[in-house]
Amino acid sequence: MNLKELSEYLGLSQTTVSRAINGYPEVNEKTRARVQAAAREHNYRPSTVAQNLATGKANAIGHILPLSHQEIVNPIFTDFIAGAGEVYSANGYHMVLSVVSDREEQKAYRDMATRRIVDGVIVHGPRRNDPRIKLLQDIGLPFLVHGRTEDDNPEHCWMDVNNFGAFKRATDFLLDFGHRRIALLNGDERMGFAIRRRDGYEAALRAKNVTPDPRLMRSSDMTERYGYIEAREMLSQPDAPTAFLVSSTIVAMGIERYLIEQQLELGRDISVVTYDDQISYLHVGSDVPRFTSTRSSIREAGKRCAQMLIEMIADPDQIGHELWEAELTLGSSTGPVPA
Amino acid sequence: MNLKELSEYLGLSQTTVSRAINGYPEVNEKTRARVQAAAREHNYRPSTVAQNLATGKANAIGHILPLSHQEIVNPIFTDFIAGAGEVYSANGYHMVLSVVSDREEQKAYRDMATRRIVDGVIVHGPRRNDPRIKLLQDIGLPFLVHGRTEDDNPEHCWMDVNNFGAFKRATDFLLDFGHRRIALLNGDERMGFAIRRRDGYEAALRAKNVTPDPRLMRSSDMTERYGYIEAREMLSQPDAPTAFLVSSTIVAMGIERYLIEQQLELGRDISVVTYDDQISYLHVGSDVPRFTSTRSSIREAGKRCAQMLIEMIADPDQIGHELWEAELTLGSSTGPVPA
DNA sequence: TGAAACTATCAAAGCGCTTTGGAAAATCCG
DNA sequence: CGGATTTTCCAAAGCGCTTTGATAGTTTCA
Repeated sequence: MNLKELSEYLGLSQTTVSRAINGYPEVNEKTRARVQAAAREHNYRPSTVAQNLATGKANAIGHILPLSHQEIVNPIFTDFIAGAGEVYSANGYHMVLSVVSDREEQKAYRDMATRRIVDGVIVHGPRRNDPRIKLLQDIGLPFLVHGRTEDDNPEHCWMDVNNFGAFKRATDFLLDFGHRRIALLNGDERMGFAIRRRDGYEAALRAKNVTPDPRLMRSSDMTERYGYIEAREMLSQPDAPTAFLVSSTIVAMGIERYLIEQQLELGRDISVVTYDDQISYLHVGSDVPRFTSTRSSIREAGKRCAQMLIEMIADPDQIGHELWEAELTLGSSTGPVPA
Repeated sequence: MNLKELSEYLGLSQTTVSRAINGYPEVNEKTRARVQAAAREHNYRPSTVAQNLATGKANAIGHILPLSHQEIVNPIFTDFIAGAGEVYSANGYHMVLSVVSDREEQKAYRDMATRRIVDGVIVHGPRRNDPRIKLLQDIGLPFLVHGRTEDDNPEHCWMDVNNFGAFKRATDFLLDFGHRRIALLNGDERMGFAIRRRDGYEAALRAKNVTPDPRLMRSSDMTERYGYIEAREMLSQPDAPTAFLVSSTIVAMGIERYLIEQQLELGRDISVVTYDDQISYLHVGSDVPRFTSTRSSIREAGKRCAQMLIEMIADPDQIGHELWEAELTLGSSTGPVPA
């Protein structure tokens, strides 16, 4: 059943039926009721494709997931998507996801723009000097960046967590406990967020006159194995760290595995503070959190980003910026430096 | 730049330009070359929306992710999506993802169909008596089910892993090592795959005259904590299991954590066989696998499902079925039952 | 050489909506 | 009561493509 058929059935023009359905005022409430009843009865739903063509709006937001052949899919992505997707559904948008090899990423953005299949995109995981931003500005596709590049306060729409502050705070916390040899297992430092985290860590150390030691700093993809291996390596060296500051729960789990194996007690022999994205499937159940962490929900971030982008599309002048603070949550993984 | 402008610029009709671009034979190769050059030069790309309307094809596949408020997002989903997405991109399709609360799931499918925004959908994680299948058949939207319901060989298009066989084989493997008290930490047994896994496990036991013991069988969402807690509980009881058969690597990691904590050695004191979906971010690096497992790549499954559905859309008579065998991979987590 | 068979191109209809610019019909008001 | 408003509805144009049916222009071949 399409508009034409429905309007013929009702003995009305397509105009009136369309307006009745879309809530325009210039239609008699009685007719509107009649139209709506008939629409429901015949299970009529306007073709989005036709609407898109007529209005020039796609009612869709794009996300691009670049992937080199066997690269890992960041689990953060899933939770972010879940949050954003909820908001899209609630606002009549849908999400278009494009998975492309990383060298075709730019092409993917260009495609989304020229083919008009989305009204805007969300840019994930901005890197240093990220070319995507200029590209999107050039082609004039509305976008929101989740995270930031080197620029602390860019012009375009963005939403970020205060990674600098979170890591500074976490480092301070460990310093207050007397720790001086604090290792940093950071994420991939080509990414904006990781750079800021390191800056926060170093700033806290310097403020207490502790010189950052490159031997205690690592940068890598965040996997369980990474945590295990670096813990093993760092802890077998002279002048080993007494605490670890790590970028994700999954890495902290790797450290923990090594500690248990060595019969070292987490929170007494070695302290660990992690950054917790509150990825849903790592946290089911609700006992005392194992790890002390700075945390911020990635799913909530997804929701907020979606909301902001939708608002910006509705009113292009409204380019929002939002910086969220992560909260410090005490777990049992931290304690004073052993005597 | 749109078709009309481009054709005016070239002094050709829209028909000819359209045909030249879409590779129809009834156009002079010389003109075609000229058209293609001009298209490239002006960065012309047909509007998919207009194409969709004209052809009635959406060139998109839908995925629906149902989510109750704080429910976990299955990490498997991410990898599946990544695989499928690759295939879509390669075939000129894009993916439409709809995240909805689980009670709105049916509505979401209906919407996708009536609004014509996708040419087909992939149904994830079918449950016992899953109503989605009938719904999709009724509304006539092409679909492929990843997994199966109770029916072993349904009419519609599906792709599944031989979960029965995989768990039977894994159980046999443990039985051959002399284990008789084998615990099963299964996934949520409302799901088709989990039911089959349990059937495989029980079949293997019965074939060796071992009576399945309900006290050794659990069903739950697959989390690290689940593994840890069940290991702790089962191993502190009299007549404890000597081996665990578990539904996912993340659960096995939980068991391992408990074992290390108790100074029990994995593969000597307690054996563990897991089912490994080869989720990318749990497996970076390439040393000897920690866990003995039956494995099958969820990402490859995503690719294959996408391929099959695309083929079916092109030729609706071709409704494929495919059952993959999981391979048994030896790790260091299994050994003979301790004397 | 002229009819038959291609080739290369085009005009126009159609896909299912929205929206503009009226135009009747109903209502208001001095 | 009659002109000015307001309300309610409609015809038709348009969104940017594809595709059908037709038409010149070229070849082919008996």
